[in-house]
Amino acid sequence: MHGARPTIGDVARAAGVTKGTVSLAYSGKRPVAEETRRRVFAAAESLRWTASSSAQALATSRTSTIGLVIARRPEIIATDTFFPRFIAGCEAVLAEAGMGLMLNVVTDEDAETAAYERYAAGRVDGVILLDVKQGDRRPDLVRELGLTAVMLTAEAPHEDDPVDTPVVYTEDAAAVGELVDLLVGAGHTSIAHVSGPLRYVHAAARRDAFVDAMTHHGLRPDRIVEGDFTAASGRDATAALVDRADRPSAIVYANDVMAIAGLSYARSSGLRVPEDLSVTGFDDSELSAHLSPGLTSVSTGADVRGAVAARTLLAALGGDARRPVLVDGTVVVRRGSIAPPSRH
Amino acid sequence: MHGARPTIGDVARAAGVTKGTVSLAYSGKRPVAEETRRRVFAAAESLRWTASSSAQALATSRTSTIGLVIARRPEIIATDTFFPRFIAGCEAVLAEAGMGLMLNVVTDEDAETAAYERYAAGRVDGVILLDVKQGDRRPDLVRELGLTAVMLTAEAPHEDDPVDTPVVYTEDAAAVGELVDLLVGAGHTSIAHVSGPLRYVHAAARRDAFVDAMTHHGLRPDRIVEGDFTAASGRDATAALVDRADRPSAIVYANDVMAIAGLSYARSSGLRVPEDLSVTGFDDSELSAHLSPGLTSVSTGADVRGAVAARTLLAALGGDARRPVLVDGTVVVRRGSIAPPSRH
DNA sequence: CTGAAAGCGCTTACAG
DNA sequence: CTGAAAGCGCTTACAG
Repeated sequence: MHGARPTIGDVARAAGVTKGTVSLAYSGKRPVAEETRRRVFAAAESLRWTASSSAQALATSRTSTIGLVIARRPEIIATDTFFPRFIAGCEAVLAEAGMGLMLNVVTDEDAETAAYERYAAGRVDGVILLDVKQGDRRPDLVRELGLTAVMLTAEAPHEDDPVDTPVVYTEDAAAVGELVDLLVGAGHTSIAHVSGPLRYVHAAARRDAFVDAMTHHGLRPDRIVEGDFTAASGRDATAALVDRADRPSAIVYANDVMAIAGLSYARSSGLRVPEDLSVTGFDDSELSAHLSPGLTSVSTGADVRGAVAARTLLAALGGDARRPVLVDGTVVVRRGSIAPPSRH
Repeated sequence: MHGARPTIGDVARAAGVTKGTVSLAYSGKRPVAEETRRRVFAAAESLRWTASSSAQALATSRTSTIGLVIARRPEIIATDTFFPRFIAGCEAVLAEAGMGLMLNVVTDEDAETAAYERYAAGRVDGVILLDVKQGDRRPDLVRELGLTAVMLTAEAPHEDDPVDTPVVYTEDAAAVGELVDLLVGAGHTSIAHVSGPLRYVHAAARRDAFVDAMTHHGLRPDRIVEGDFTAASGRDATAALVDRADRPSAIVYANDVMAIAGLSYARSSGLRVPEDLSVTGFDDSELSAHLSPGLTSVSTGADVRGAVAARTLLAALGGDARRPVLVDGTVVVRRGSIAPPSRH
């Protein structure tokens, strides 16, 4: 059973046709007589043949796989529920299209570049760019390497951005605005923000949205602490914000994990949540929905974004370059972590 | 810059040698004169050549990539911090060996089988089998397909298991025993267990270990609720256990997420943690370390397991079939979620 | 130590 | 609609 896998030649011989005909019967790129088609399929099935993907890749210079490199520290990847959900979403559309997903987790920039270079050596047809940074050089890099790419961002591309790589985006700003509205509506005036690493455009976009929303309400958006999406940073940022006389009455966190850690810290230092401190998260992890009280958060459809990104990339590979596509699943999920501020 | 990637022929021509020599210079499989070696490298560098992996794959019938299929519902993948940490660990050793990782996320068994079949069509050289189930058919399947495999389990293989696929295992039983010891030592006698899905051998192993440890202490291990690793199931199981007169004074959860959700539920229903209810988790997520109080859990070195699994698979691919290898990083991490039981 | 050539398993013009 | 053959870009015996 091992060893000698059947080749297209074996199938051709068994079916009494040439290799070309077998190929055509499977690809459908040219008509094949119904009768011989049947013979070919029967032969292939009885030999349990499936085309060798390396041979196909060499002949077509298409690998039928796309690449994804994640450049974050393992703790963060483990902590952030975005990645697995995003990947699951990709997979759903890739599997359907018979494509594979090659994944690379890297920790420094050299390794990142190396990963893309390996990709370009005929390992993948295209890539999805996540965690876009200010002045990100990856769009240029992948273009130079001849890889088609799509990138995921958290705001609509600016008119003047000369983005020649397709963009899939969410509008996080609106959701952050809604969160602030909710808080202000409940009576809060002293609201802080714990952001993600501001070198990421999505983290900066959420921070900017926070500033805008506060300003819009005539409030001072001057309490912003930069976190890094880990629980540790959420706790530390919360401590910095809350262990002082003029503590805020509400905190808007840039992700759920930081919010949960912060909430836990606040409680342990004697504050009631939400009575003394209201909190909101971002990205709506499963845990947040099953805490008591639940964490008000914003669901950004990580899986949907994965699916759309994959679909957009497939289209781009097919030569169909699209205008930026908006993923419209961003919605605020209200749970019990907001209350009117207590006097203190 | 696009289009015509240089081939080994271009390099050979530029260096004034044959393609065979270029190949040999890079692979080192046969000696090449220092002088011509230099010429070859110089030519390759100036042409920015790297070997096409599909051509290499076809010529050697080695793809230099390994496959991993994860067969869980997306919510669970997103919730469980094991997978990303495991993958990061794999990556570290794969990258070093110039290998790639192909990932598939599937939701039903047909898709799972299909994924392995695609793998076998020359997409990967070997696979890592996770989440082994009782009577798991994947070892047979992959063997039939001619894929080398290694599988990850949570207990030493039995003598009589005719395992011809290499095994990498942890000894979760000892850690569970330690947890129970800790609880019993603190004075608990009424201890419950919220398990993972018992069709998984790792979940069953933890459950069995719980039963054994309780029995060892002369306690009745009769309160076991089966969860599914999600926060939702952790909360529901906790409710079932705690909303009654004879509630346990401590709960041993099979993972951290269930423990955190359970803890939160218990608190919201008026119990103090740990004073009224002690809890322990499993797998030591980053969040658990930064909660207040922290969650006592067991670190099982997901990343180390990933690294060891990858290394073992590479060895197996090299023809080096090993005896089962124990990953010895399982250690109980004591934090503040255990206290002596309060009278009630 | 190096060259010339066959072969890996497909796809795709080119004829008919 | 189908056959015969070249080609994709490597590696690896086989000679020398």
